[in-house]
Amino acid sequence: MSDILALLTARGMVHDATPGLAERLSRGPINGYCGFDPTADSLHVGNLVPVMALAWLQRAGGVPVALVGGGTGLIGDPSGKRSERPMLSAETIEANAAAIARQLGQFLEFSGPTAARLLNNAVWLAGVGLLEFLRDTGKHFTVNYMLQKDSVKSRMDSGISYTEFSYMLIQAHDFAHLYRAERCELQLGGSDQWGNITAGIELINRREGGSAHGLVLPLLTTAAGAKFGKSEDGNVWLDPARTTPYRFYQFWLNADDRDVERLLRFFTFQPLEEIATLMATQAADPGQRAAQRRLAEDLTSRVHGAAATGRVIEASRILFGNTDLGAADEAVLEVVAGEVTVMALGRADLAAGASLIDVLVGAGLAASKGEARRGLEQKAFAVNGVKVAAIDRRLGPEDLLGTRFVVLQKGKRNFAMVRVG
RNA sequence: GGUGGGGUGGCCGAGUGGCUAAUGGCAGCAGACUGUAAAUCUGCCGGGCUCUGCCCUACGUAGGUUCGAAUCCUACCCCCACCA
Repeated sequence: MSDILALLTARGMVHDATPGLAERLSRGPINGYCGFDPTADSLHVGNLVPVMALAWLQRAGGVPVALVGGGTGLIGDPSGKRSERPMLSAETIEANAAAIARQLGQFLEFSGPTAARLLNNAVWLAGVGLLEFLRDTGKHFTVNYMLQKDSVKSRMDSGISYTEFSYMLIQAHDFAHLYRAERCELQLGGSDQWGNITAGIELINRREGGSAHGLVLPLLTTAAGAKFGKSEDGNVWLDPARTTPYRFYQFWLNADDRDVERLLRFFTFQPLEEIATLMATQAADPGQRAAQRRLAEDLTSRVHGAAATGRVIEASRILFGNTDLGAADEAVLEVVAGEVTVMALGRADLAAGASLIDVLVGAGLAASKGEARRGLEQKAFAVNGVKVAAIDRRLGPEDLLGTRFVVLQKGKRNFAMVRVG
């Protein structure tokens, strides 16, 4: 079995690692941890890189520890942030941590000999007294050392509070704690975590007399130069209440050709040879987007399950295939309705003639009436697949497909439905 | 505490009394082309309406001067630099 460093390197997932790591891995699997910020009640696809790294670590024979920052979330990590962060209440963080834990279970194995561990640093941080902390942890760092860190340096002009300045010490304290309590010798993180990770290694070295290692993952950006993981509606979340399975699937399906191979290596467990084969198919006929389909299906089924994925693929096929919506039967429309935003409309309201502008806003395809109006002027909207030319278009019973649905579309790939009754 | 600089739309950043819902860039949306891709070109991009126009809201906060203020005055809040 290859070691974690070799595995991740082969997949292009290593941005940097501490020098001693390779040597340490030659002596056997390693336990490692990665911290997750509890600032939201769900992970988003950007968080998936370290999650996958932990999953690989487990496959390489180590125990993965997912650390939810219930304690550190109260402080706020300055890394990669240009301004001071709002502080969250303890209750919010606790609820968020619980939600994130459930999602991690889709990627990590929580049973068996290398069962994943899920810990919340609030458990041990809450009990640490200020004097104790300053004496046992603070004593091992000079301010000079701390000021050298990019996370601090980059904030010297815009300002950084003492609270955030202290953050790296808390994270170092966490690492030292896990080193002792869980025999965690490795910390994984995004490349912006390098400073915090090395501070932890430093502390373990000085206080525990031990040796620990760090590995940081690259920051993902798209070929188009944008931050990875954003869609038109902001972050792409794992929580179906925030990002529907349909949108989740569509996000991956719409991946840029130039990014898709990298995304397969990062976000799926597919062997590199299979990815190479897939990419050859892709190159032969890019229009089929075999690679994107595979990527989208793989991720969607892991996160939302096989049943949901099947429905989403079916809905996508109906909406983007050459299916004549007018000929589609009610059962098919029901499938689509399960995946896109549906606006309920009374039958009497429809009979009276509903303003399309109001319906578009109600169905979420336009943020405001003005936006709906402008979109109509630009021929951006379609009803049942037919572009709307009239700005004052109204919906009536004659627009129904079957007995109760109207399909609304903005642009090529944004769909919503009206359900009557 | 002192001195100086600064707080403008999702972000960056112009604008120093009317021509400013506010130049420009980024991000976003749409149209054309295509493959539900990229690149490119074009249009849109605070909200509402009875929409070639009208009405709200907006330039840190609260007042004031003025026919008229993002632009001037006062107080307050916040940020930065240097000094103490």
